[in-house]
Amino acid sequence: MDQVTIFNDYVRRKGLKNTSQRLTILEAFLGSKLHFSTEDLYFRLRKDHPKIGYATVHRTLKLFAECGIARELDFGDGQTRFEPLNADQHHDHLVCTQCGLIIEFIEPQIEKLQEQVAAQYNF
Amino acid sequence: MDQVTIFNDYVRRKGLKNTSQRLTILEAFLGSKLHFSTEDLYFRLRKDHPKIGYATVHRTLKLFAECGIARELDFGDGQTRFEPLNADQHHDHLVCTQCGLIIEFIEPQIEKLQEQVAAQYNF
DNA sequence: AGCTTTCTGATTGTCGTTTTCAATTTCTCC
DNA sequence: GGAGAAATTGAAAACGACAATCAGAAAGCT
Repeated sequence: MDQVTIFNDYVRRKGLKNTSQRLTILEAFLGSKLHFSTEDLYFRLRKDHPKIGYATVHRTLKLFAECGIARELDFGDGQTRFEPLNADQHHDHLVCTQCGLIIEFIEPQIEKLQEQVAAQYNF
Repeated sequence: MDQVTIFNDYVRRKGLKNTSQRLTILEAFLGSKLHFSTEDLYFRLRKDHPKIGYATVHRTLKLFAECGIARELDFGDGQTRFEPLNADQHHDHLVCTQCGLIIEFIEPQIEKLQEQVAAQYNF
């Protein structure tokens, strides 16, 4: 099931409405590089869709996170970032505290250890 | 070398000044439980030292982090927390996303893996 | 189409953090 | 012991990201 379908289902199930803005934002979102902030996406959208407001972008990204097609990321730089969430593998992030560079990596062992520790404390 | 000495050395080296407020805050800081916010410490100090301002507590905690006797923690709840940093073992945190409960744990394997991955990317 | 509900976008509010600035304190050097 | 330069303080204001508000617009059911 692709992300558009997931979103549409969610919208229907919750009694929300399908607006052109949401569609526009969804498209831009799916075509995004990873780790963008609300502001990033807002400014990118402004080029072709100058009428879409910041608040709408913000609310829509929250909506994406709610329905499971986006993940909210907090790298501690005071900005919440988002990334499209595919059903495929989970990955972690490595954030350079000097320059802010962000690297993705996949480390199943860390995954496993996290789960072990969590289980140990009944999380 | 204890934390007081580290702090004094840092102050001297940077040409900063030793004020009574900083000493007071340092004492309260060292006697602290883990994971407190600026606000927490500020209100605790207010009982015995009502003259010390929030800004001073904030600046002093930043100073502690700078000189290495404190660590800044970001659990993603919109508040920066601090903890005294001993020279002893490193530990990680497990934050319950439901209730906010924070658990500390030590997991040398995660440590090791983090370092491996970091090395791989020249961090 | 009509009507109810949700959505939009500009603006305002909120909250933790950071900066400002005049007054005060510290520290060095006579 | 001061005098003077430099750092510090504390109250208040500024800041920035996020969230809420609200009147007008749009969506979608019947």
